[in-house]
Amino acid sequence: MSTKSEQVLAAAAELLARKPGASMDEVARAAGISRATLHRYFAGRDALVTALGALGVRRLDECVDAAAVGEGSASDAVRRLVEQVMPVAGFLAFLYTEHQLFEQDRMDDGWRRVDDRISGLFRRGQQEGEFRPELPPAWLTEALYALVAASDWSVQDGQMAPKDAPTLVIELLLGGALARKPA
Amino acid sequence: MSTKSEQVLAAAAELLARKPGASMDEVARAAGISRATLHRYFAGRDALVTALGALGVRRLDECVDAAAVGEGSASDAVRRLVEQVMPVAGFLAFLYTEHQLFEQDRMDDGWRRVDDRISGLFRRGQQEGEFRPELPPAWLTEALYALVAASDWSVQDGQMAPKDAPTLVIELLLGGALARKPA
DNA sequence: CTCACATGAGATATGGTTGTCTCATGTCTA
DNA sequence: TAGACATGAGACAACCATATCTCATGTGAG
Repeated sequence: MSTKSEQVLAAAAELLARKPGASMDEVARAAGISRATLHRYFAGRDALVTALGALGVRRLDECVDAAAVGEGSASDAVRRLVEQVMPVAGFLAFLYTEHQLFEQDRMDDGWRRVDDRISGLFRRGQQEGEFRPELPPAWLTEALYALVAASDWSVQDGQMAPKDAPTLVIELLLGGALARKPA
Repeated sequence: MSTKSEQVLAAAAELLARKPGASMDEVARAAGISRATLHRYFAGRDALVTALGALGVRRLDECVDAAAVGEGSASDAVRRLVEQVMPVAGFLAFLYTEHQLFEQDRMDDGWRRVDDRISGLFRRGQQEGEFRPELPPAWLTEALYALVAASDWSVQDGQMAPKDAPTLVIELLLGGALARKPA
């Protein structure tokens, strides 16, 4: 019945992506179960958040897999990665801020792994001469997270059309604001 | 004695920039006053946050002033703006996440004003042919906030040298990850 | 000096969330 | 049918932060 707890987790992720401050009760309702049952699955809020973090790592890892970041040009790989990540942007944004709020280093293992994979993509782009070498891969990775989260907030604010979000993130991240010089 | 309440507000901003979840008691201590006195200045946490929001608008507005965004090339103006904004990045990041958490529209007036000023800068850059026209100014403004906040978090994580932060934000925002094609 | 006023420290009450428990109900299987 | 098991609903205490109040202290102005 591990499937059930994953369903609960998914529902929690979906809710918290929209309402980061939701209570355990709200999470339970959103998952279609009672608070008691939720507590049987996850000992407390900490346990829930930790499990959500692990889920986030898994989701993101799947995105990196699906994007096949090792294939083709690095810029195309980044494009594919962002496209893959957008559907989970809200959830990622939740974990992103949660990570800032609590400065502990738990579950660093998983995140470091994903971070390394994405950083590796940017590093490859630099080695192949496609990306600028003066921007650290770790910073580009952070920027990717930040822009994805920001675009999701813009979408939720109604200031950005959902269908435009991937392109706007990609174009800014890869190309920046400056027009390409004709030189 | 409005100066005093501003000092308290500044101290609160400084603390919350580093510790977003700080309690009223911690804020009071950080400001060098007691909880009771803090409560005399600001009726409650909501009032404090609201006042902090107003302070943030003021600070950011001063940054836009100091950057003289109307003068020189738009890209140089963006550079100056980011340089100006970096010292208050932590405070801005706090308000940035706070703004996501509570979805109300209070004090929108002030923010809209600042947003418009910054958006105007990007729009000018587009009209002068320096910036790419396909990225909405509002999105570039959001991205600026997001990248500034992200860089501050990286600095606090010890993953980025404080002195590098402005350059990394500027270079990514303006130039993106892609190397300039020699074509 | 004395009064007015601001402050600090502490006590208290309140609200909201959490963690834990019990009990009744539903469901599935032998 | 009987038993095992999971769940829902609710009660309950505990905790945390907040909000409010009182009282003693200190300081500055008159």
